[in-house]
Amino acid sequence: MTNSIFHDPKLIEEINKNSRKKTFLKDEIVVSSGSEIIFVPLVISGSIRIVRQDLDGREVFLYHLNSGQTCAMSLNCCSVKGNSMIKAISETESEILQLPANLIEEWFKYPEWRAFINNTYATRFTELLQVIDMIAFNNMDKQLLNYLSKRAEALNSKALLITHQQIADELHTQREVISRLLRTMEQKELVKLGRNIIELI
Amino acid sequence: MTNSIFHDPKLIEEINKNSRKKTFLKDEIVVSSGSEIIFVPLVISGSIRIVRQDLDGREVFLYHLNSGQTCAMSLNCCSVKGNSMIKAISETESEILQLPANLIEEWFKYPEWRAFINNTYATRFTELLQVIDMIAFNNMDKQLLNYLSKRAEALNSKALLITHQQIADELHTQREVISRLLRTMEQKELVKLGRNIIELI
DNA sequence: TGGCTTATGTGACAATTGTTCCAAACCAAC
DNA sequence: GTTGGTTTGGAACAATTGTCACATAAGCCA
Repeated sequence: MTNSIFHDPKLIEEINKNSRKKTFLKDEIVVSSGSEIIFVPLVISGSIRIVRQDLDGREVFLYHLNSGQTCAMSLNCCSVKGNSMIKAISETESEILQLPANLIEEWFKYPEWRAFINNTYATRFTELLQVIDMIAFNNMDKQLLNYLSKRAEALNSKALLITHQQIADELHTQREVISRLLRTMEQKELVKLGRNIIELI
Repeated sequence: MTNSIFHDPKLIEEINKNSRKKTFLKDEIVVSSGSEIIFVPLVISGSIRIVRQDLDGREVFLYHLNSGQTCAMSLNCCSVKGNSMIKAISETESEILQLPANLIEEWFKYPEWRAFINNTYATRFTELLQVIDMIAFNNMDKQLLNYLSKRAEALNSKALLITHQQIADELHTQREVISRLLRTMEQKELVKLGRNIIELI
């Protein structure tokens, strides 16, 4: 499994020896905001949704972590010895390799690991900038469409089982606003609505 | 100069040998958005303002780079071999060490350099999250106050020589909005206004 | 001084989003 | 079927921000 991500046999052995695999169900919380980081999650299969959550519980959707990717926030927390600044939810049933936080730095002796971490930071940095673009430059309708598309992509399905309230929470707005916009989108035939379901067209 | 940031004599020597120091005047552009990254800036003295700028020229203020710090975006661009996604402006007169982009990876053999880069990513990641919090959770009045405070801090002066239009650009809003909010802030005795000047109280 | 440019003030109105409240529809358990 | 909880629809209004048009003021320079 890890040998599809890494190739150095020593690194692979170290990872396999020191980490354990865990399966998360759909919608299960992988990391909750504010919790202490004791492991860094490496996604083997499935998809993890990453959401910023502040101390008051206000949320903003950030991005998804897919197979072969790891969480830059967790790495971040490891070096600052801090707590998680984000919430991670299993979007689909997912297999995750839990890497012990204290070994992350040690493994820097492997060039492949360094490159991987570096690449993780670079990718997520770009994603965060795109989030900033999205919320700074676009109205809620575009943000909503982006959110639905990203989640549909992660699920690999155009049908989202979700309530308007859940969307409103993760986009940090009101349920009525989401309902209004979805109605308009339905009139434009961008989506088909049902109770607990939104189908992208 | 670099030996206040780094301690490994070999690393210091390599940096000094391969980089060159350049002085930027106040308000001079250090890196313009979209330009090819050929060096990574390391701030020796002064302060650099980092602003996101998209293809349409729309801007969002991100944060400042102070003495001893480097630009995570540039590092990012080096590994992705891409162009700059941000604009960097000298907030005060600043001395900058220009590190050749191609050596960044090579220097990873020095643990101190790895730690520095890692720490850079961690710090900027946190800053970007704070930017997201700021624009997602706060109205323009709080954003404006935050912007003025940050710039005053970087300048080490409570008097900002700046027009309403410039603020509006970097906060991605309209001049009239900034004028309105500043007037209200003046009534609340948070600022004192003049032509081309805003004094924080 | 007078004329020009730039910066700011002001009002009116539109668009978007936030907020409140209640009705209607749907679903599940009894 | 009835009851009760959850989800969604819809109206009305407030608050914030966007947009336009134009007035006023301040500084620069011939």
